[in-house]
Amino acid sequence: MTPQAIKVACSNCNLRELCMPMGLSGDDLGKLDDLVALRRKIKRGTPLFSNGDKFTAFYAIRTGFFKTCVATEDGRDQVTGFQMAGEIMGLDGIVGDRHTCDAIALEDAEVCVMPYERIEDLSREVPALQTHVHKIMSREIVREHGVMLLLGSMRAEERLAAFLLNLVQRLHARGFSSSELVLRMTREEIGSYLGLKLETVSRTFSKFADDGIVEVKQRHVRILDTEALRAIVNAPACN
Amino acid sequence: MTPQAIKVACSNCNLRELCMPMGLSGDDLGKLDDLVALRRKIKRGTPLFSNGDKFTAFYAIRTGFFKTCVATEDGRDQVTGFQMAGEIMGLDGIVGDRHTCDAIALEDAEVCVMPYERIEDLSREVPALQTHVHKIMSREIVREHGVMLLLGSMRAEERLAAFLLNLVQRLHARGFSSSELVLRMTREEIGSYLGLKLETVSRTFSKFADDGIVEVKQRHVRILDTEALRAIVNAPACN
DNA sequence: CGACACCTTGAAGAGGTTCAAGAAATGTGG
DNA sequence: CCACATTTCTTGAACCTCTTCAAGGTGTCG
Repeated sequence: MTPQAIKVACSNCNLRELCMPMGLSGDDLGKLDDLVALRRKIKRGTPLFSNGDKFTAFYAIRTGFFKTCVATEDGRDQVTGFQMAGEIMGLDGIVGDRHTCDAIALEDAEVCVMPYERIEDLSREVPALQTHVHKIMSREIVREHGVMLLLGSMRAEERLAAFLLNLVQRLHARGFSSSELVLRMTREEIGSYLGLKLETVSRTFSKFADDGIVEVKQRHVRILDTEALRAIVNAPACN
Repeated sequence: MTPQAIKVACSNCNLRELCMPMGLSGDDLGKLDDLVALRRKIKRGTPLFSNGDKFTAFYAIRTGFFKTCVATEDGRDQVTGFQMAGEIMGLDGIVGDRHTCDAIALEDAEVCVMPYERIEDLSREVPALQTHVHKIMSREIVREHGVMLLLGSMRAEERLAAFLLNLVQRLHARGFSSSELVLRMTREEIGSYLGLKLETVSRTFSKFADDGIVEVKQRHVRILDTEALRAIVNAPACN
């Protein structure tokens, strides 16, 4: 758990187009180099932060893959999202000064630690950063609206199709294939995120495979017919 | 649609303990008085803003009651929240410069219009406001986590119980009864929010009434046994 | 190589939906 | 102020999707 004391500059990070410095340039980008206090490595299966932890910083993912989840006292558990390189975690902690969810690495990962105080200070100096921080939080709110739509009004096939399309789209934006992906999470975690049981997720994968829409070998998924997936998402009652 | 050109001060608003100025005092509170550009009245059933509208401002509810909802091209619809006095709407619009949901008044309402540019400018001057804006957005993210938990892992009775408890708790914080309330929304809107059909909402109300937990007369609800509702929310598999 | 975690598939069951009809409330116009 | 239209709410019955329970298969890691 000893944090790596490596300090690095956002200005020459290859994720800057996706991450915190997005939209900044020149001078402003230089000012941002103080934002990242350090980097931290997280082993697969371990938490970056947990429910109840004191909130101190935002975390930008450099490498690896995370899930965030909330839990109730009575043991219920809900995955609220999956995060990949360039995405920001920890926004939940501001309001109550403590984190209200767990962020768990699904593979060995490395994050940039951006102390919240520095973000506030720098935001006042750099209006573009101020706006960007607001956009990051607004984007998270809009993303969650989408999840609520999914959980509140879609059936199992629609949910899984939407999930796959969202994943490949984000992976594609990071230079990966838009038709092939390796799932970093279990069927149970997918199910928790989608409000389904793991058996239903498995069955729905099998159905998609039978229909020739995807090839599934455990966690390796190849999308054969993206349009079919889109049609499933956009075809509600009428089927 | 002509906005009312009445200008008023946050510093002597009776909602300041719930709303934007929360936590500010003295000088800072005075600076905030420029934040509200004007007030606007919204007739019942009409939108404050709609999906696709240009984003220009946050809105603080002075009086009345709203729902926010997102929709898909194929006509699916999801209520993402119900908002009451002191709560802030419009956060979804920052990221894409346009609103991505509809905010519709469920009764005649009045809102304070706080132009986003002024919020940004003032936030740089008043660190307490900067923090507060972040907290408002963070609170919305945490709230949505709770809704995801509800939609993803609760059964109908648990959802409705959680919904009622949340509503009375918020009403109570505004000086209303913690056992009696008037629903401002239809069964269908409740159902959309909770991921249920309106018939299920109605049936579940009836069941609660049969069990002596609530009295329901149309939109008038009296909670007879708050503890029973809490028990329903916190009793998952084991029943 | 063996233990463990993860995934798949089947069969039965439950919770929620759908379809339908009627009752109650609300709003409108004469 | 009343009659009528419309919206909203309730309840029943059949159906369907997803869950639950169970067993076996596959992959992975020490």
